[in-house]
Amino acid sequence: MLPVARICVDVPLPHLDRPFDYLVPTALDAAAVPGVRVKVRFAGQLADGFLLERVAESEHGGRLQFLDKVVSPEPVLRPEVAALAREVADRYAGTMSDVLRLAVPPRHAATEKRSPADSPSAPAADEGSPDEGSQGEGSPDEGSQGEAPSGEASPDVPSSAAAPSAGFPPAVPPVSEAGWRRYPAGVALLRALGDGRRPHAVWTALPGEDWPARLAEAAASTLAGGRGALIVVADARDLDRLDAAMAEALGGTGAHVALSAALGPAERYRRFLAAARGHVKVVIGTRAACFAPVADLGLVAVWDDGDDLHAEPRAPYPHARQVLLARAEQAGCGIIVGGFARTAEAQQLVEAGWAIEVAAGRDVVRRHMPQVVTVGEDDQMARDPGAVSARLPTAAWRAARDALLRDAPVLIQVPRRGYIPSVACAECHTPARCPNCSGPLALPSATAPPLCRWCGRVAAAYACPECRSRRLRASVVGARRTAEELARAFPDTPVRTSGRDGVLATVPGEASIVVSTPGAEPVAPGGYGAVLLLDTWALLTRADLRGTEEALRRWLTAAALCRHTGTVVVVADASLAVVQALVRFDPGWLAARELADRRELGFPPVVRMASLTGAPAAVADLLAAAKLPPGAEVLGPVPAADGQERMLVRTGRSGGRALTLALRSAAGLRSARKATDPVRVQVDPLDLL
DNA sequence: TCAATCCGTATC
DNA sequence: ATACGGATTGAC
Repeated sequence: MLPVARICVDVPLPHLDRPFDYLVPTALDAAAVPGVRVKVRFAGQLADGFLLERVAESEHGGRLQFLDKVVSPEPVLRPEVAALAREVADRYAGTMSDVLRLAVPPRHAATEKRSPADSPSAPAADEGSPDEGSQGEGSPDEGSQGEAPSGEASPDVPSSAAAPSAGFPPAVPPVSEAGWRRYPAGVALLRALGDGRRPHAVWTALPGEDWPARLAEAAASTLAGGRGALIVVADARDLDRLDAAMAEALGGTGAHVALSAALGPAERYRRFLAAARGHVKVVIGTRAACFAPVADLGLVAVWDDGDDLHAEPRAPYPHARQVLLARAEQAGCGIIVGGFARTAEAQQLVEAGWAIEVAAGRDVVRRHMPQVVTVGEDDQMARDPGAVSARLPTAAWRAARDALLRDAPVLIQVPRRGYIPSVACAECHTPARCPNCSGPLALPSATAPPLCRWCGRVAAAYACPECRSRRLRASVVGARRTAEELARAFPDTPVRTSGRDGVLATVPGEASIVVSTPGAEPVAPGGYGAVLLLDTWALLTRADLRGTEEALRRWLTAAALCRHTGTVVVVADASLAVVQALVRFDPGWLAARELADRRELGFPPVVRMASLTGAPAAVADLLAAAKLPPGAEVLGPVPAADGQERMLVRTGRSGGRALTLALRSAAGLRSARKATDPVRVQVDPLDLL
């Protein structure tokens, strides 16, 4: 074979983030194929690496070392995944080695031996569903930028011209299309997948939609057309549901595997190998599965892309949606970005013309949605004779009572405690933003003037842009007690809770009260008779750019579990756009507004932002070394935890790639001259906004 | 004159 | 990072 092997060496230094060439000794010639793990001598030391490719000759002027050893004959890093890792590293100002650590699970030699590569007898099925997901609180976000089909390849809104043509293929539809008929573009989407085309879809699921079944059908259709599929969800509970639906749609076990971080090393590697060896063509999993070795991809999909858990908390902090967008672009395959809600990033894909909207018409939505009623937060508290509670609005109490009388379960969503205190107008509740840079304001103490969390300026003269009021209030969660009181109001009804300590997957379909924190809502067979959304003020005043988007996402996720004959009660000001979006079940409308707002304020995904955190001197040093693209705007510093500080760099979307490359080479310069105090670089993070 | 040490540089 | 080389310094 070709005498030179190009190796991605596992070294943490940014300036060494490129392939190095080695000679292949005769003894290793057969085993040294692209994708295998190797050991090489690097700067005198033995280092791990991946073999990227074999080439005829090296560009390197000096003498080449020999490959030390092929660790395992198993090609665990396909060329297309290597290319994806390279792309993700560039997008997030990180190194390929960092990304590969996320992408390829650690080798488990015993597992590799137990099921030799040449005997595909090993059952590829996943017995036992992926278990408890103990992924921590997701914190960083991601962002994107967008551009209609353009020359420059930007993974945020990939630049290819695509789009499913709604043709009528000769092929007989191999899988049930019934579930997708409610969406005008749904059937065309399935057929495009079956026909080997590359549809780009932003899918807004109908209330009550059995989304795992729909995604399983999309995968089945892709598989029937001879291509593989990859579906990523946010947490273990969603993965369990999808796993069951896949088993049904693909005819039992054996056709797919589920990958999650919660699996042990042996099982995780076993399932990974099943995919790498091509024993299965369909992979489902949580965020790390974005890099799963699925050959001949026809479809990638992400469900509920607004969930924070899709953001990887380890460097370089990639977001599953962005990784899959890049992957779809590189593989030339279809993609579905789905959810009950819609993120600004997904909206951007639609508005750029890169993706088509797969959403039901308004009349169909109305037919399938529960009634949604709003109650002002200070409104009529229940004075009904039967109501023990003095804090529960009458309408909420009535909706719950009616559902229970019909022997249906009632879901009560209450926010979890622990939101960052943020500041809003005391009169009209408009979130307070910095007059200088539009960052969120904070109140350092009860008496101090508001301070911008981005640029650090004191906004002493702040007045609300909506109502001119100068009074501010920090949001306070009054939470949970409301739910307890409600439970007391219905003494004979069983009460269950689902949340941080103890997440319920399902509850029985009979009369009961289920108190849940957002994201932990159990599914009830037949749906809930009523869903109460309480203490919404806490959600709406998060010190977070995505505050309203996140609030709607959480409400819709809960409301989607309500039967269409039931009632959803939201305790919030009906004049707020986010509340209107819930009342109409119209996340696309809110996402469009949200995206327009961000465009105006200069937030991701319309611009690219990088956050640099570290010791003040180190951050300044990195910034000084970075050749920022023209027009880049530097904000800060603002104090961060542990005496560190944080600077933000904002640039237009066309400067995004230049920004990340500049930061990476600046980090390279620093590491080359032994500047050891670390600076954390995050691109489009969610947490600070 | 030689060795111990300090920088600077490259790592296939 | 870590290893090497060439210059620098200090002591015999």
